[in-house]
Amino acid sequence: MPVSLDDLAKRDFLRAIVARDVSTGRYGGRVVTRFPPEPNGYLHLGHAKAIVVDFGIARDFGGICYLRMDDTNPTTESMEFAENIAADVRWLGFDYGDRLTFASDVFEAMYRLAERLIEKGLAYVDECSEDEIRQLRGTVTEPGRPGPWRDRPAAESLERFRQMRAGAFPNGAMVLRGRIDLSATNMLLRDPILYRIKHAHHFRTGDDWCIYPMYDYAHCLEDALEGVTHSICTLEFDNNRALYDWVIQATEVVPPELAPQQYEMARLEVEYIVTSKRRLKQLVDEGHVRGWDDPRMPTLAGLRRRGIPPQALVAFIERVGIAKTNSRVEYSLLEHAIRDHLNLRARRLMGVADPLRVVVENWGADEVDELGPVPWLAEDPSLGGRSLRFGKELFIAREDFELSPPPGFKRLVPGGEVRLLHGYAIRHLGHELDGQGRVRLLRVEVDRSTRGGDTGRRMGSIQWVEAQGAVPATLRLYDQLLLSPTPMADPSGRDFLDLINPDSLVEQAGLLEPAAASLPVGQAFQVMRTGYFAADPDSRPGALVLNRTIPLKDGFVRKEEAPPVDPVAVVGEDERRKRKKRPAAELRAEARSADPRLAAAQDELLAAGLDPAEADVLSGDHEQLALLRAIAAACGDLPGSARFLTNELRGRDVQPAALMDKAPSLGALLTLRGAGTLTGPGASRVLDVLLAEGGQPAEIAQRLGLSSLSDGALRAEVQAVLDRHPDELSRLRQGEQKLRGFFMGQVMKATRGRAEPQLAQAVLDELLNP
RNA sequence: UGGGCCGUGGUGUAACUGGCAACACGUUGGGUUCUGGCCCCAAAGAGUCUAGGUUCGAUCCCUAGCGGCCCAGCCA
Repeated sequence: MPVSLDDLAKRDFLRAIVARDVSTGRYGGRVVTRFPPEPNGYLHLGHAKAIVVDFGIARDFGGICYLRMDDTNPTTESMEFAENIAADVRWLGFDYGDRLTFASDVFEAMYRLAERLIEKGLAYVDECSEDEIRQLRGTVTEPGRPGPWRDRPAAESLERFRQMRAGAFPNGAMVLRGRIDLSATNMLLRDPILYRIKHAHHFRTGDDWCIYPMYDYAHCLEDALEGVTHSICTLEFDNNRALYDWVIQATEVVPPELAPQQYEMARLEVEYIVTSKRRLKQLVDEGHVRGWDDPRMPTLAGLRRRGIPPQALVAFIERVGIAKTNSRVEYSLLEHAIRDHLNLRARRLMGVADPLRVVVENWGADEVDELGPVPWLAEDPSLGGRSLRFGKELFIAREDFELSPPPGFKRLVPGGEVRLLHGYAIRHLGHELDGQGRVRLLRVEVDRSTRGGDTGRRMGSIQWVEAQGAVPATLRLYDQLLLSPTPMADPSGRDFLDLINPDSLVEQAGLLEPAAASLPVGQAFQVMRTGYFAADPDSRPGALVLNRTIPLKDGFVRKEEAPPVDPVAVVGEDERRKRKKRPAAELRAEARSADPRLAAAQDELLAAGLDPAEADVLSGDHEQLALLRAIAAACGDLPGSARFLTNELRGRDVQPAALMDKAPSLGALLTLRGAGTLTGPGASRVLDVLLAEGGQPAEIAQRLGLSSLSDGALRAEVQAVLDRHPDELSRLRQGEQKLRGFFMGQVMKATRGRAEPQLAQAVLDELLNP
């Protein structure tokens, strides 16, 4: 059964918007999104969120999503990048079908629209230098100034633009600019550059073009031309939205009702992870990692090589959610998603890192025991199993034997006993040390009655491999590449390169059970009690290389364990200059000092006994003041009107000027309320209707049936509410006082504005405490 | 010294039209166990950035303040 629009709308604010548009028939009910990477690098975890959101929303609403390469800057882009990106998207599990497109597909259309813009006088060719343009643009606090080319004739601009396209000028000689507003507070609207000259070879269009569109001009047109309806990007593009809308409207590329709409969401940031193309490139170029697909890299290629299943990434992203708050997710949530996915499906096998030789004293030198079959995954027998080989010489993990065990240690200790998983219980008889005092060999005896690991009593369990059939493997154990949860802004002030973990990759020799050699490649598996692993492409026959995707959670807490992270000194507190917004209060004060009539009004309101805050707000401009006077005139209650205006009307997002003709009705409403004819909530309902449709308050009240409830009727309603919620009632009687509000709410809802709150409260109290 | 966006447990996201501040991760304790994993049970942890206001009732509406992020590329 498909999920309803309502359910979809509850998932996040973007789906709420799309659901609303679908249900109101906007765009004819179509939903078209796009994931628009620039093919100049590798996709990373941050992109994964965009993919999940863009493709996910299209899928949920039965729409489509384009994979569109935003290839508007030929100097940095390549087909190789584009192909890798497409492969990464597919790997994540999203099917773009035949909807792989390129911005360069529509270069011609964009060019023609630019000519139209020039003809309409909305764009011009500016021959200022880059520096001059910067100078003339002004700053965030000073407006820009027009340059000498801004008002040149359209025909001249058009001719120049055509010459630009024809290759008549060198790079940087001139640009095409939109003519918008040089004094706009939004810097992007100060005559943005639309086209620049770039004599460069483009990986798709070759040398067809020597002018290329800028992002702000190109992106919205690509969207519009593809029929995109909802164009989702990250928060920092918020300022660009005005320009996005301007270009679409100015070029008339599509009729207004088909204009795509841009929405912004927070980008995904995760502790210990940097997602910045520049920084990642730096890590690769300077040799801090072994390449873009190094398993320590947050690139999709790296995560894939590490063995992280794409479904886990998707689950992680869905768990994080979508909002507009800049945030940083804990690394543990990512880890949880990975373990959660792998736990249900990864085959278990046995292997030991840093092997320690074990000789079974009471076992024949040539005696071999085939154990099993042991299921690959106890929870899923359909996966089948394999047999294990037991012999005189074994290996266990060095960490599973302790000469001086910490309290609570459940593995092998001198004289102690432990279970070899699916094998036998063994007892420590003795051990040999090497020159450095390190254990080099263990002597044990088996308890033959415990074959198959069935010991009949509880004891610690460890994994093991039999020496003859053991498969050697190189284990690559990974840890955080960067040591700070906020590598780009570490409190210590250190640069992220100084935060690189020297132990982010540790290689260990390991031994695996024989069946490991025949495991399908690319198969994620768990080495029991150790972690999840996946074979690395570096593997050769007979020389297995395994990446540890993630260790298992370790519930064992050693008592002597100290906090591992050194507390980094907090230095260099940013001497941050504080920028204050121009307060609205200041503007009102200014208005009053410039206009004596407003000042007089404020005095008048104060004299009438208004709250000073209200008097201030209401005397800031004439429109509001006029409305106040009109309402007060209609009902004869100035303070009441003031309160009503500040608290009811301002909350409903209406313009004072638009309300002037309704002032008499509003006054009448206040009168009804004052006389007790209408209850507070009833008045509120009338107000809603009044604002939406107009009309006379008394008539509306009558139509809505808002006559006040009689005492008896109210009592009956309250009793009915109590009867309807026996569970809550008993909880309340047991002392959950907050349920008073719940019952009050139910009563108010049931009476739909016909009950006076104080009265209802009194009745409720009475019935609750007889 | 302009404009825009955003402030809810340690973290991330919810909370219908103003009506029991919820879910997940994490943490702690316990249980179970042939993986110190998984699973099960329980607990602690925010009164919603602050201060006022409206209201029977405010995370939600109003006012003021505080804090964070983005914008002055011929990058996207």
